[in-house]
Amino acid sequence: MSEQGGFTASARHRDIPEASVARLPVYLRALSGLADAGHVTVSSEGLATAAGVNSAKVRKDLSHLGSYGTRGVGYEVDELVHHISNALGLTQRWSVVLVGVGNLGHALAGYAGFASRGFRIAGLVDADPARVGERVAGLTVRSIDELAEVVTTGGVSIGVIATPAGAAQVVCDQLVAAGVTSILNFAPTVLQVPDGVELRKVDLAVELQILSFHEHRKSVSGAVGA
Amino acid sequence: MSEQGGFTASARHRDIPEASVARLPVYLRALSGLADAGHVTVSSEGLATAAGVNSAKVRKDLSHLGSYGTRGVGYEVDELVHHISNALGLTQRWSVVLVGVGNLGHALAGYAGFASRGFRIAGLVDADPARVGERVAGLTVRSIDELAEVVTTGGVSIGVIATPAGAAQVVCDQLVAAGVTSILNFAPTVLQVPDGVELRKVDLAVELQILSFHEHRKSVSGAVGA
DNA sequence: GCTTGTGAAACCGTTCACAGCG
DNA sequence: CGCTGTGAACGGTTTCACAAGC
Repeated sequence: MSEQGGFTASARHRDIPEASVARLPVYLRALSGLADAGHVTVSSEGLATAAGVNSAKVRKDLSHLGSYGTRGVGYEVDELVHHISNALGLTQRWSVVLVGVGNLGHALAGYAGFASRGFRIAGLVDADPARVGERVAGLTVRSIDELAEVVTTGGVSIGVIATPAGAAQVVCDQLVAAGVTSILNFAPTVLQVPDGVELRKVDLAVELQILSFHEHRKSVSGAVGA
Repeated sequence: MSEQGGFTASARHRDIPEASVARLPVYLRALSGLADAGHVTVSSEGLATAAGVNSAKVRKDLSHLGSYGTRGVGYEVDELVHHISNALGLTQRWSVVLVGVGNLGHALAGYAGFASRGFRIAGLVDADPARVGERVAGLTVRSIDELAEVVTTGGVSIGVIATPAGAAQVVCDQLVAAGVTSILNFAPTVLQVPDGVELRKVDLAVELQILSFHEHRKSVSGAVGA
């Protein structure tokens, strides 16, 4: 396939800036809403409003996927959904293992958007022997000792950690050792991963503390002036 | 005191860049760990490692709070915790109302870090009459109709939305109308808020789709070269 | 000598504004 | 004429590199 041949379309993926990538899922959701409301096409302005951003951002973001708009008209909703899904790799079904089936783990396992967006829960595992065997969201909880097996036989590439903080790093290491290359961490702790493993985190306490900062700032400046 | 006296310390708050603010809670957590491990002082390098960032970032971030380090030595752990807590407004106890007591709401209500970090759940409310009256995490679930009262009498400034997507915007509007000025949204939908209301969101589907992008990218480029 | 605190440089992301095109 | 796609300007963030100071 010569030096640059054979991946005209795929090659684009490499150049989408991280900030744009983070917004594409939001556009996807906004587009679902627009499609349900019967819209066939949408302008950057319309999509921007639905997604809670501004239209320049939408156009810049979409330009990274290619030129799929029509000047004077806008974007075709269905087509755009297709191109964004492509860019995000949502045309294939990714398998996920969820570690930690406590309160939060239960909630995550039961989350409908999991399956509806093309993610398959390949397994639920927990370190607590009392929980092993329990049925959650149609699956049987397995022992943490079987983690590697679940990952291998389930073709798992994404791990979700919903354990207590103290167990998270060990679990993380086990996931990486088993071959998982993307991890979503809900445990309130900082995790270390080797290069090449994508790590994202969701942290209630951090979010609340950021909001606290803004409340505090308002109350300080509000007490004086404007 | 003197020319601009009265808020020598507090005035700093206004100038902390958003990116720094988002990292301060992470430093706080890392510092707890270091304190538990018996460290009295820590260098920017040590804190950086514990927090998963680099040391230049730590120094820049901390410099926004003031000059609390000792050259040649580092920062005193306790003192730093104190200054960061101050900057984040964690010296006062913020009251939170949690709307939506489904699977996720249960998990959030039960989250220990809620209380331990100085946040008080002033009330749990739900729209489902079947859930009203239920005891969750030591609190009685109240009707959504009582939201405004909970906010007012509880001195609530932060609202957490854990409802289904369809209900989130209505709940959000009610929170804002009741006087809440910071909102943390767990519902998988884009919310609109007026200026002056701080909105943050946590979205499992978005996080998974971002990870999907990176997995996809790896599998595409991995198939060809390096 | 070792580490902070910080200007300066490099980088990235956002916004502007308009040429290009349906 | 309206809206996309995009260079160019701008602002914020990260990184560099070193002078200042314990």
